[in-house]
Amino acid sequence: MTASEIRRQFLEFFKSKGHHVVPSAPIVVKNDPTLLFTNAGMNQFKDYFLGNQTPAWSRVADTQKCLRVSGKHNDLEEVGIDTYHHTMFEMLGNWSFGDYFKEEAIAWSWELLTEVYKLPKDRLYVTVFEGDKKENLEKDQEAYDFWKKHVPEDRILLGNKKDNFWEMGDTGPCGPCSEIHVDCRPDEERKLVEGATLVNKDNPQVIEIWNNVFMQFNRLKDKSLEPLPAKHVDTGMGFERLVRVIQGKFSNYDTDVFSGTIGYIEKLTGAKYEASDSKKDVTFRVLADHIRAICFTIADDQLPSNTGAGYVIRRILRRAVRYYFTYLEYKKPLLHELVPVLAQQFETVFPELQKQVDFVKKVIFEEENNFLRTLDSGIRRIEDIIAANSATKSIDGKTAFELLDTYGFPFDLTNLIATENGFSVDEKGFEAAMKEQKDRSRAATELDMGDWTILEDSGTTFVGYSLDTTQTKVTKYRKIKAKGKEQYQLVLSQTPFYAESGGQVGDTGTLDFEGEKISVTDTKKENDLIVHFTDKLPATINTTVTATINKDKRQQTTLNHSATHLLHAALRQVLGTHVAQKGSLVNPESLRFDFSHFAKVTDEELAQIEDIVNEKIRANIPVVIQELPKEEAMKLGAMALFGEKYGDIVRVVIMDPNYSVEFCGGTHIGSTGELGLFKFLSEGAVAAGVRRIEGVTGAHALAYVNEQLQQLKEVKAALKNPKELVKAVDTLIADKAGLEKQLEVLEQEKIKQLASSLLPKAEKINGINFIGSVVSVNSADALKQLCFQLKTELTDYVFVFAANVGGKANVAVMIADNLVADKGLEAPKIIKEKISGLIKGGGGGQKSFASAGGQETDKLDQVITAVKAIL
RNA sequence: GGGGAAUUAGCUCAGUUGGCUAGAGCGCUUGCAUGGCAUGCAAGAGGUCACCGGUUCGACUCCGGUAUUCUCCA
Repeated sequence: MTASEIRRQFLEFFKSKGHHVVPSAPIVVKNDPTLLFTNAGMNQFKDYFLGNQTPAWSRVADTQKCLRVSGKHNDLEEVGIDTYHHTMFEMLGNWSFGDYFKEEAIAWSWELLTEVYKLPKDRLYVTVFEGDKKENLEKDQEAYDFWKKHVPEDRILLGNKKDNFWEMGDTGPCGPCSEIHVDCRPDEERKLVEGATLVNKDNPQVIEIWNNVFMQFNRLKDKSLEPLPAKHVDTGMGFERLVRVIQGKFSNYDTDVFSGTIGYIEKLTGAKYEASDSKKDVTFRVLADHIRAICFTIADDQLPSNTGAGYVIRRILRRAVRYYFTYLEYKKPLLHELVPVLAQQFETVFPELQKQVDFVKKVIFEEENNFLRTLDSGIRRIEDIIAANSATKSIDGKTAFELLDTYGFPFDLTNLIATENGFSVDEKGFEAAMKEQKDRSRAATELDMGDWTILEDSGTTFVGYSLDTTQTKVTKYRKIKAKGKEQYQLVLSQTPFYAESGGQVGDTGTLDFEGEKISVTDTKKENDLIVHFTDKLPATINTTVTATINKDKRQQTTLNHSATHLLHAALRQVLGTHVAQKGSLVNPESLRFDFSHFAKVTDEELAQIEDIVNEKIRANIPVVIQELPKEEAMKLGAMALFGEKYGDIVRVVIMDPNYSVEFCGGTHIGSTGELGLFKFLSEGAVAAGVRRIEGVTGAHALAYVNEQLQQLKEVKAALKNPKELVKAVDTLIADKAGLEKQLEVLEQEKIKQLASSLLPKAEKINGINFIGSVVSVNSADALKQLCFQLKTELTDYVFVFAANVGGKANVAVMIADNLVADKGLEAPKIIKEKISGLIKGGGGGQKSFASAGGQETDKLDQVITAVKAIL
């Protein structure tokens, strides 16, 4: 059975049991400060379990893209070493939201594994929660009894709280769980050691494949448990592992989930994968694993960057490069070549990759190149370090850390290169420096989040599409403290405040607590909660509140948001439909739009795009907003964003059904004419394959145009209103360059003349050709020029020239090289001993040429005589 | 968000305690050599040393700020 059949069978099986199959949520998480990536199948259903939202279907099944590389589940450095850790993996799951419970979940999981997938029953074991006295929890007898119907009792094992009781967090829904384990050992081994003794014992061949969580309790703040009114089922089965078991492979990497990629790497590099523990084979596994994580996160709109989620992607990518660079001896970009293979493999499951295959490839290629450059310069740097420390034959921890911290050169490579050169590296010192940096960062981002004070247990409704003010109540609030600044977060039962989302900034405004006005500085989303930020709390919070937004600011923002839609459509019309939104910022002043496109947008294209947008504004198209089932919206040709999670009912913003139809939760104007005017401010690149356009609309656009015109007017006036302005400026610039050149020539000429007039004044003193003079020049550099001019004319010379330059004394001294050598004359010495004191200044330079400067301009003659005296 | 670094010719980079007439390689222009090419030889053009301010007699160099980029950590 192929991997895709296994996946299909899972989904079809649960479909036949009345489940609605939903697509995977994006792997990159938005609007949740506690999570960067989806790390479990249940993430997208969290709000259902918490009761913040009601599900549209009570039975759901899916395969979810997950990534575990940060936070609690950090497996990154394990991946590739063994045969079963992954960064990105698929989690198959079936859910019941207050519908079926233990009996069905248990029966179906058994049916699927043994009848559909035909796993031998005598290799399966199940575990059931044994109870916990301290928590006052009973054994999960129900689950035990339901399992008894399918499995002999000696295969039902009891597990402790750690393995068999699942909790979402410190508080919230939780419950016992029941795992299914499979024993993959060969028969001879199974005869020797009973499989039951190896369950949950970290044996790589006796592994858990499916966890069924039965949510039946709610954990309260005081740590006590209360029964949930609606009981849920939450299951998760690691897809890669399941495939391995069904296909009877020794390792996940031997299945057809990975073999395509591995085969292609073999083809590209000429190396062979032999499934061993060698560094080379670890590399194959690292590459096959990491390319999936990299591709799917980029396809879900997360570009590699130096912060947050983007930094995690960058690290995964760099780990992959590090491996092929060192162990496959492959010194050029490799990962990007694998993208099409993967895109094709997942075309029907996760089509977002195939749809953006060129874009993802380009991003990865640039990123690889970048890091290969970093490695290159790091290697040069480490070679210098090795040369400089040949005496001690060691690299200290601080230096190794600096290589990583400042130049991005990985420690393991430093270690490797050092060892190759017979050097040692102070690993302890390195670790210490690393710890110091981590501590510093943690301290700087310390966020003290208080507990919510709950006044009223109700959801929150957004009424801001139609109202700017409303009567409401505070349902909960808390205090947060970041960087020593205290702030409060308030949640209202209904609110006109738009929370930052889809690029549109959050509203500001005021909350009027029966006379006491508190201003709202920002509004943000936390999952589906709308959180209002304030600097203080009212004296009495438990009153009626009049919530009013800053209408003016919202209006300006709304204009820019609608303009963004017009722009997006125009971009696709002019540049092509490969243009996809990669980021958007909409605030009262301007709009910023990032999109995938591979070349600079030319001035002609920009003009064309701007024309289209303005044409649509003048056409005064009415903006139609509809809430529709997602399928219907898709039929209208609505543009959805990659990496955005949509519910079953979506909000669609239409500006002429033939022009712009977009999924959007933002605020919009009534008709496009309200925008008045649209103007570009700038166009540029932000990352590989991503361009950024900034623009203004409405009154801001007009102000911008007026400002430009005003500047133009002033320039014209300054140039005495020429007929052809551009030509006049060009001429002006060319003239200036010519004049500067001429001036330089004249200066040279002047110095030459000065030099030739000074030449006859040369005096012979003790065999030395001495010229000393106070001259009139206008820069210190001219004195220098004078010396260099004269040195070609004489031998055995000593020159001293002094000048008053802008009220300051400047002196230059030049001595022929042979005099320096033979007579021990040194220019800086003369300056320090004879000159700087006189002119109240300092000076220095080379032995044969030095310069000095000082305050005293009327002692210049004395400078000359003083030098002359020592010859 | 916190830390470390970088910014010098079209490109890749040197520039050692403040004073070297700011350099190298590649590229470019011109000339010469070779039957042609690869190439070799010679000459030349090209720099507001990112920007702004400060210290100093004097700043590519030291200090502060801004911008951009790289990099590590969270």
